[in-house]
Amino acid sequence: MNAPALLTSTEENYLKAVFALAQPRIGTNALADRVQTKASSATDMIQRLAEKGLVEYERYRGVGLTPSGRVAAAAVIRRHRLWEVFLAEKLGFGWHEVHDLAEELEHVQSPELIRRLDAFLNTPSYDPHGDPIPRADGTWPSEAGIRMDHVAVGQSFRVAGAADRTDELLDYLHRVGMVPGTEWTLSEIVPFDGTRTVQNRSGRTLDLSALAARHVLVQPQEPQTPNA
Amino acid sequence: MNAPALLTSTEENYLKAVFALAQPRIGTNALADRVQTKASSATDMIQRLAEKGLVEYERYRGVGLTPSGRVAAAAVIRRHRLWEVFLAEKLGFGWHEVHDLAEELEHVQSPELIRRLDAFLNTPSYDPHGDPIPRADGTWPSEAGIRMDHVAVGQSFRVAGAADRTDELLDYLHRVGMVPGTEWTLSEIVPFDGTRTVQNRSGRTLDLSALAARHVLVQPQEPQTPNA
DNA sequence: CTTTATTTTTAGATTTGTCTAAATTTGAAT
DNA sequence: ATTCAAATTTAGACAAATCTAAAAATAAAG
Repeated sequence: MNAPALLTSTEENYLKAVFALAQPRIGTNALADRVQTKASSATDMIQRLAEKGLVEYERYRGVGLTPSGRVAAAAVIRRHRLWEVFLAEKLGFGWHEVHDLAEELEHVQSPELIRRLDAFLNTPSYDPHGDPIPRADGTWPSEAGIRMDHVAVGQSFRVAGAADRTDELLDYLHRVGMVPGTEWTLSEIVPFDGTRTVQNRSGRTLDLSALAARHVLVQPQEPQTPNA
Repeated sequence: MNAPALLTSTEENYLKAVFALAQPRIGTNALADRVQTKASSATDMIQRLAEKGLVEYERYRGVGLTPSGRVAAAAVIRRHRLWEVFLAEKLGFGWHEVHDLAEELEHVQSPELIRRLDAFLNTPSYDPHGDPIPRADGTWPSEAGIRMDHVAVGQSFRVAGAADRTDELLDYLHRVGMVPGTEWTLSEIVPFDGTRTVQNRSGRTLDLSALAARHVLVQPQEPQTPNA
């Protein structure tokens, strides 16, 4: 559990890029593209990160993350996505505007800041784009659920959970009966405001605002009878 | 109105230091001390800033801000102090913990971010330390008022204003009659929770929480009869 | 008005991260 | 197997910000 030496912003950006692209390895050119630099610069940085034990690297063969590199990348992504939630939910930025700002804020180094920001935001599991936010211990929320506002009309789904644990949201979902395990079919998306109309098997109909739909995580079901 | 070229974090830190220490000029050693570096480094930086027209500099004679340097410094200080308010009021950091974090956050470059942060915080005029926050146009709130929680027992004062414009605060102050222009004498500070007991000339007594006292700006009056 | 001490500046080197241009390795095609 | 193109790495240089050590200017003391 040796505290990982502090990384520079640039090192963190390269780590994020390797994390995003390596399956399980990524070439120097593709990496350089991602971080907006030249292949020669990427080579230099890869070698630095390899010396620190964060990536495994074989000359001319590409680069991938080591276990400790994966932990470090998750920490950066956690910071990035928590700031995105803050920018969108508290400051009212649109979901398309938050990425670049979070890119800068994510490099502020303070575990306590992130701990408190997380609590202030009610420990969200997903960012405004619906991407999962790594937990403080480095584990990831299951990606099994997709946001309900990504479900297409006609599609059936089972409720998997909520994207955060605001009391207001959980109370509301409980009151209308949209709780984990229940199954629904999306019958309409109101064009004007994105309101979702859903029905359960016994015919009960329910309207859910676009805002609420964004915070409900669901698992899509087979369109027709699964086993017939 | 040429948009001032973007400054590096380091340049901004030097500017802040010159602003804080120059009256009207500051020596190289003192400046180097303030930004935790050596005199030779400070000399280099001073020359860069002089070329950009932000400081006026004469070799061996010290350095001071130009008008445009003062504007740039105010912008940095504005960002710094707004983040301090955020950290203290929204994330619950103690007033002594916020400075170092704000030191990092202040360098995130985005006028829109600061605009929205300012609105989110209800356009505060003073930071958690009671220092004035420069306005978006670069002007400064009057420093005439001090925070009421800095007034000593027995001292009389006239209410000058509120440190921010939250509706809740203004409503409350209006309801209890603690409005700008009224005069009071502080008769007690409850040791347990810092509650202030104040009285006006007609003998009316009022208790004000430490939190509220921190948001009221006052001008101390002469202890006894001003002209007798 | 010298001498000395302090302050400030210059000179040259270092680190991080970048670049261009040249050299090397890989792998694909004939 | 050889050739050729693409990908990758090295070599050398540069800008920002810093340092140490040496030189220069100022200020203070006798």
